[in-house]
Amino acid sequence: MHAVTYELIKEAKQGKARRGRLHTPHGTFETPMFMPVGTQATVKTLSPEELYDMESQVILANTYHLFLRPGSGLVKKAGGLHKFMNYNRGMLTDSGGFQVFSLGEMRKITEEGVMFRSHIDGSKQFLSPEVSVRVQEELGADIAMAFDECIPYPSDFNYTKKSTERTTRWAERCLKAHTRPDQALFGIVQGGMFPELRKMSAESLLEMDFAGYGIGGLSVGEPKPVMYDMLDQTTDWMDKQKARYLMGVGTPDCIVEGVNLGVDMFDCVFPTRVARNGTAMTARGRLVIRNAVYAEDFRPIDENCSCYTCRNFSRAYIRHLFKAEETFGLRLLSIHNLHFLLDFAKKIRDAIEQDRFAEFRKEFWDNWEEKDKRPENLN
RNA sequence: GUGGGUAUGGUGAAGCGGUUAACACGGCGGAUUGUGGCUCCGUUACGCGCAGGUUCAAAUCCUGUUACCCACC
Repeated sequence: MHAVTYELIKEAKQGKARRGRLHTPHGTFETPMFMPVGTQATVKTLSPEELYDMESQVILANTYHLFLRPGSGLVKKAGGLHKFMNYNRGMLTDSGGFQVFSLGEMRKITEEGVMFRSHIDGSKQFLSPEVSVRVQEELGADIAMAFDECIPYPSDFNYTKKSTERTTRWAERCLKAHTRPDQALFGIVQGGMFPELRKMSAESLLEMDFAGYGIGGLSVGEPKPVMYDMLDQTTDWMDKQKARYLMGVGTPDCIVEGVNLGVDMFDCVFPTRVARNGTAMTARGRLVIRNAVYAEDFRPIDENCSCYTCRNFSRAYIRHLFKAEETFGLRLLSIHNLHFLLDFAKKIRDAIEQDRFAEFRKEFWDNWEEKDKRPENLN
């Protein structure tokens, strides 16, 4: 029995959307879900209480960053990540694989693992399936992710195949190294933009009996239709009784389409990152709060939003905070954006429950301003 | 009052006779998808205090004028 299990509650009549529950050592959570990102053991600018208020469920932390600073040994001494950062709901740690490949200037990939230089002090570091699992066990999140290579886009077939096969071997080693009974381990499907490699990756990982599965290597620069196609090809080969987590994806349009293709979990830095750059998310699209048109706009970001920010502050005020570089602005927009996405996921869950997800999806695209991203199969 | 100096966009300033007046900040847009509050991209002076003059050519040279700064009475 895995420490984290997925309970399938309901499937949509058309499309592959599904309503489920994730049972974890820190509670049961509703899917489809959006998971706020708290890379360095904090969702930037927000307190745990503020996250609870917006009904945040599972949040992410990052192995690469915490491994380099403050070190997993210290977190272990503190009593684990939950205690260390005082967040008592679900938690997931990324394996560090992605960062090694995206942040690492000099890195050397071998069968054994990856040698790389720390972005903090330039020191030489080594991460492998065994090291990543050990670090993640010390961090102690409910869900740990297998150490994988996120293949850049574009990559040719031969490299993708070689890398995907290695990621599969690394997955096996992660499973073998994993010992903590109160923590689940998720495998990660790779395969780049090649359907047959996606299938190969999914099938071989399926045999290993992970608690759930991440879908990696998507949203790395490929066109949206390609991503949706790959996602479609990937979920077809996955176990219906286990959670599917589309890694690093989390704009509203991608979430709707991801859910429609059978995804249960999403995470993304997008809402919190763009918040810090002055962009608010709405059901229509982005609202760049620092634009001059909002200088004297005393309405809230969204009239219909119930978040703390929208209940109390105007666009003009938030714009002023950004212009004056006051940190409260970062917080207000982070609160709004996270609230928006968590609420968005809730609306999706309700729609699936009430058998109207197809309608929800259609309505979403009718309101969405980026019409060019509209999928073709939306009758 | 006398002598000297400086006047270039929102700001700090380059340019010292000859391509479309550098560069930085700011402003205005945009990007941002397993997080560096980072970063990246585009745009932003039909004009060089004002008025004349010299020259094929003037922000650059000359004259006058105005403002400010420094020194001395």
